[in-house]
Amino acid sequence: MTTTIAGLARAGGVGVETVRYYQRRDLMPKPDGDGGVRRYGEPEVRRLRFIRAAQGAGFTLEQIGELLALDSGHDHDRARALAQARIADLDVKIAELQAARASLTTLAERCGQNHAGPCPILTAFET
Amino acid sequence: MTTTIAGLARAGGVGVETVRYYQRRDLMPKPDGDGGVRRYGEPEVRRLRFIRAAQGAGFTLEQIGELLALDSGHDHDRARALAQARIADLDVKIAELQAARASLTTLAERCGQNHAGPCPILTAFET
DNA sequence: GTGGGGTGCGGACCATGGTACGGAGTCAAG
DNA sequence: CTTGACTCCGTACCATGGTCCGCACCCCAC
Repeated sequence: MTTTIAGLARAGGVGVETVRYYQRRDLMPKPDGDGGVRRYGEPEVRRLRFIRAAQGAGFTLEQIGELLALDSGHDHDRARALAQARIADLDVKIAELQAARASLTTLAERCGQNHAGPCPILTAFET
Repeated sequence: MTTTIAGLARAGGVGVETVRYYQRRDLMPKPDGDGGVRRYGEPEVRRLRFIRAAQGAGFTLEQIGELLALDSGHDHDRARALAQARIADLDVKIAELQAARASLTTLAERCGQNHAGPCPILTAFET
């Protein structure tokens, strides 16, 4: 089953304009420029979904471009290095978010009790 | 101990231009406009640190502005609602990042074994 | 009292990741 | 074989969170 850019976009959960943006960024295959309307199939849908998933993993579009270029390539070392660098970043980010969550919980609790007086928002994040 | 904007910026771990940007956004107090050089003290340092911490918690500058407006105010309900909405967002985000981390771990492992052949990067994020 | 570095201020510019728009071409249904 | 929806393409614009620039002014040390 093939489809036009609108169906591809729908399958990937993005807008047509977003697909076209990825094409400009060379993340998705472009129309052939022969004056026709390009049709897309499963490989393109998987590619688009990969882009979204990788974005969710915190890769920038530029890094995703590198990953895609590596795909089907044999540079395992490079691919593993990219993945592990990203994992390290993610561990830092996850720890940050968990610390932030703890601060916010404190804030919410302080606001819950102490129902008179001001909410000490400014101090809620203090170490 | 008071300081000028440069010392304040240093204390907050940001650039002078960033402080000035926050002033424009009404997140930090502005110079009085009387043609003098403003001095800043502990309260401003705490405020600046709060902004950075709240940003780390994923608040936008606009939301932070609302939090700051709430500070010393008595609208506990609003403050708690903001905090809890953010906590819910954080839980989603943390779960996403952990899923992404798992995908990347899979990717790194697949690249580790299977030392011949291509790295199945495109499929690493498949559910 | 005069440098020269820091400050105040407005405005321009940047990167990222889109989103919108206008015009020409395509294509399928009626 | 026309109509109308969709595609292609370039370009412009948007929001966010800064960053840089230039000019005028201030103010502290010499």
